[in-house]
Amino acid sequence: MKLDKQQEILQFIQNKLENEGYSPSIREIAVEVNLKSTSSVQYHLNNLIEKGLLSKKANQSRTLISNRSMTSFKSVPVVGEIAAGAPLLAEENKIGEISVPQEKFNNNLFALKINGDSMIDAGIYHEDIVVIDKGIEPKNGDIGAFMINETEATVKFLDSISGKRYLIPANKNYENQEVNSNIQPIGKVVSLFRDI
Amino acid sequence: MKLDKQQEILQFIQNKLENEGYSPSIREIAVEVNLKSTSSVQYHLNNLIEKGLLSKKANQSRTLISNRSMTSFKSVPVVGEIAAGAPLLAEENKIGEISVPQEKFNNNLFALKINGDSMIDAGIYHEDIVVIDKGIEPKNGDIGAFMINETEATVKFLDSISGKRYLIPANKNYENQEVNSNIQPIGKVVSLFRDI
DNA sequence: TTTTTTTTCGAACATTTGTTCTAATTTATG
DNA sequence: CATAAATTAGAACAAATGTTCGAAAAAAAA
Repeated sequence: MKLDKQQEILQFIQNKLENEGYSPSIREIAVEVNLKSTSSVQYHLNNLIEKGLLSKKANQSRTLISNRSMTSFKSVPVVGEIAAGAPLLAEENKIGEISVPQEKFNNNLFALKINGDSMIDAGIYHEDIVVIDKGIEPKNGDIGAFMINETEATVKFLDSISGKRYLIPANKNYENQEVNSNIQPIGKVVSLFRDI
Repeated sequence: MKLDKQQEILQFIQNKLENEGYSPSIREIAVEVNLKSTSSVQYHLNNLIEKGLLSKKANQSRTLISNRSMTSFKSVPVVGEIAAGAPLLAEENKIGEISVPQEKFNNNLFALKINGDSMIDAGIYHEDIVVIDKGIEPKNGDIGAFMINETEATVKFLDSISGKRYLIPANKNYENQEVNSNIQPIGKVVSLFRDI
């Protein structure tokens, strides 16, 4: 069965973007999909653009962008042990990066590598990586990240018990910790990643 | 403090790639970093390429690729409910995609959305997404994905008990299930995603 | 300062590449 | 079949772009 020409072109562009990292030229497309004329390719490109499946800059080479997929992931830094004195997101604390879908991405995101099993009953394990949104202050019932004494980051439930606020681990072997001035909220935990 | 010229160029290329989705031209770089000659830019580009920080195709426009970051994530399909009769990875079963670091990527990867709480004691929750490597057959003690009666995919521990092999849930409310011809291994669970 | 190295400039050149227009060809439609 | 619409081709053009070479300028080293 002959594939639709536009589909074929779109597919080729997406593959090229994903595999090579840059857009094909019009003539490269022509060769790939067996069209002898660049204007035939233009014809289809214009259709694809009108359909909103593609975009490009006028008079600029290799600027085709498939509106689907592609740049749909952005990376956020992962921090581990907090180096004494260094700000949480300092380069020296950075141990890697993970990616999040672009729809969910914002500039307040970063990730933290979990150390210990104090949240194991919430399904958060040692060496899991949690993504934290600094733009969302954790509310009662939320899992949040908190800075303790400006030297240690921890992930806990936040909740009120008889009028006082506590950091609450999800593990009976650990104790609640009352929120005081040494404890600063960093943000809300929004997702989790684990290698098994 | 004046930023190193090469650093500045590399930074600009990475930004352009990340934000626009395509590489800048030599002349665009020249304007950005205040160099009057394209050959000055070439000079730095060659240095960056020798250092292995950049690559490009000869005689092709806008084919600069920053070897770090950027294309360092690839996406794998996520499947949810298995449509009756349809192969596991059929388009109709696909409910999305997630990204994995390129180093860990291979063509045997796909992801499965967890339905139910049968693995909750292993920290795998309802609606978590697990990444499965079809190229790795689950061994005793591993968490694997299995196809049951060719219509349902399930994630369980695999282990032997007194000579027989069982699919073992991580939840006391569920029963072990002896492996028979209706149960086919799909692959090993290698990582996990969760939205919180 | 003198010498060497690094960096920048300028200009010219060869290709690559996008664009446009008209006509031929194929495919769908009545 | 006749007509209209969609698709393809061809060619020519203009602009964007990478490349190269020699020399000037700036920075670093001696």
